[in-house]
Amino acid sequence: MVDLKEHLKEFGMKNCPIDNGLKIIGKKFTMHILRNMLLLKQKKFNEFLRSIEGINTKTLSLRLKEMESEGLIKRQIIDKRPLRVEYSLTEKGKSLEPILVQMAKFSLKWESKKIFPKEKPMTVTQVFGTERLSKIWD
Amino acid sequence: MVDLKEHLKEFGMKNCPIDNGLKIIGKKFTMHILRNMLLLKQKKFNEFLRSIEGINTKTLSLRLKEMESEGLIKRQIIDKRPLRVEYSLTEKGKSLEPILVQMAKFSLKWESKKIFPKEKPMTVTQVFGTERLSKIWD
DNA sequence: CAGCATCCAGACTGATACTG
DNA sequence: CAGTATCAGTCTGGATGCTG
Repeated sequence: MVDLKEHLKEFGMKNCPIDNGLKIIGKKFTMHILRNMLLLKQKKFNEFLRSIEGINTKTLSLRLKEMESEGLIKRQIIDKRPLRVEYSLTEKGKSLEPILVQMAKFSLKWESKKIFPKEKPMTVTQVFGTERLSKIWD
Repeated sequence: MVDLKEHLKEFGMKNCPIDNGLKIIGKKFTMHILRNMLLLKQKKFNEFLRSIEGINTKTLSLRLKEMESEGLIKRQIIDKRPLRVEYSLTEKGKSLEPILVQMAKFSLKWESKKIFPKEKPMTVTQVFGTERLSKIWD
């Protein structure tokens, strides 16, 4: 039985699983793109562009390439003329959903005032739906 | 039963729980500091400074202040002369542990070659210990 | 629609020095 | 020990315009 402390002592901080995870999803907007794909079922460049506030074409383009080369998403050309492209999640990409869920859970617990500007707070189950959660939280 | 899609349609993307979570923990090194506090039980400025690669005093100082003002950590002066300060997690800060765990889980599943440079992959349970996990993964 | 190119601003880094 | 200060340099992201 080894804990993270021992692991880091043996392999060094460079081989930390959390550090490694952050290298993949820690960049600005990566999680937003993932959220849009996983939870909003978006697939197209301009869908991301419109609904992720603050992002621009340059950064979006860059992130999508990074995510593709990390194996989180696949890029598929649907049509040549006019050009139509769709992005879809790989199994690796889908496996990041629990992180999103935990993040939402955190916000719902501690930041509900910012999330529900007028109405009364809701539970995580209400926001995500029980079916979805039963699959996510195993 | 409302899902995130409906929530965002009603309240707008600015009130997204994931977006909100990312604003709190999405900055560079915030999660590293959290990892060091939660899993390595570190409490002091220079401990963070030495074991988070790439960070410098300026950024560390900034992050600690941000985290304090977000209510994730507490700053306590232990001694005046010489000055000794200890940082500790609040309940809000501790509640971020599941996110770290999910991130580690992801890395262990998909990036084990980077995490275990020589040896054979280990399970999450081996890395974190079963007792710990039984508390984290409810 | 799906981007690329360019130029500019801001965030972070690195080194070093200094304070209570 | 626990930071602050400063200056320089790099890297990331923002704004705008343009292309096939």
